[in-house]
Amino acid sequence: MLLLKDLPSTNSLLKLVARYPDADVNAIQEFATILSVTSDLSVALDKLLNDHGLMQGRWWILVLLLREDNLTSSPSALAEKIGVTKATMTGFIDGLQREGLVSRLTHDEDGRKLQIKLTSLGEEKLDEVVPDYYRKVGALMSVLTEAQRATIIETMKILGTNIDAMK
Amino acid sequence: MLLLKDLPSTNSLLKLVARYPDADVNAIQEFATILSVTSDLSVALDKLLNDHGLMQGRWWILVLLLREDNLTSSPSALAEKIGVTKATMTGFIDGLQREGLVSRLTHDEDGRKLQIKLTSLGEEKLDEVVPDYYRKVGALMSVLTEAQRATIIETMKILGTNIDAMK
DNA sequence: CCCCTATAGTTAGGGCCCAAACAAGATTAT
DNA sequence: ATAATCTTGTTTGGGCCCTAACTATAGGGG
Repeated sequence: MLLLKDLPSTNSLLKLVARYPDADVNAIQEFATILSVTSDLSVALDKLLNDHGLMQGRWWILVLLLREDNLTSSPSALAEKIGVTKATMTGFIDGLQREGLVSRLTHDEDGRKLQIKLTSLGEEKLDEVVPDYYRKVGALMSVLTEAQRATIIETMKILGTNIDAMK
Repeated sequence: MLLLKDLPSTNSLLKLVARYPDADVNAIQEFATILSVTSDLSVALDKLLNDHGLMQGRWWILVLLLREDNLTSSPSALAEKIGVTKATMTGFIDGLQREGLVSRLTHDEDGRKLQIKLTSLGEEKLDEVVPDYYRKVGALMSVLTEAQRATIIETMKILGTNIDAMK
């Protein structure tokens, strides 16, 4: 996603307001703060996964496959759930297959479809990474009180349902 | 950043807990929600910028340059502030220069350094995009009350200062 | 049966982003 | 003054992610 380590100071924002008078300085600063913090969260997650030789795209595929009854799903379904295009999913599966974490199986009834199956090596990888992931996410969130956690989720969901306001 | 349109249902999380008993299900679900919503925010910002032929990396460079007194900064300083590597910055500047929005000037005293300067075309581009950006970010944030805005920022900052908990 | 359309997956080409290796100029130590 | 070191910026090669165009299979209507 993005970045911006150096959040705009109020002073430099005032300069921008002088140039663009209609700006809601607080809103901009708040928006930038949210993006900046979550960018850092995403980077921290990347590091965690990287320690296990994974990256976010590949990670979510493994987790989704583990949820399936027979550890199997289709590229299209995975792409839909993760929110990437089918083309991107092809690349992810290429990488996972290269490392032996998933396998491509043909579909018996529909010649167009593939079945992506978590291999036993993939299961082992999850058994290695998931506890670490759970422990660290738990540690992160534990710095917030129950009330703070409930409130931030509620507020984020409100923001999420109003993203159309940016269109 | 990442994705995950299809947030883990509590049911499928229970299956994970059966496999990994120590997991804090709430923490995981909350973490995923935060990442998911901000991913959507980032996508919305991408769209906004894309309407003006920009992308996030290039956008922040222009904004940072506008803040400078003489509309000038160095690649290293820009990379530092935005939070990308110098190599990435080289690519960004290549693109912006190709489009005539910034120019590379040599540094008088230090032969290693460059001065990246916002061109008049770059200023015109900002005058076109910034008001739109401000208006839409303002519209997004306006769906929250003052109290909600204050609280989410405070909570985000707490999370941000405790990212080391994930290490 | 054949054509038309829809769906599943891949390929090609581009921008984003990084780490590692590099070139050139500046600084410091001896 | 010269060698070692640091800093600045670029290049190279890789994974991520998209859109557009493509291939192959499936399904429906004539």
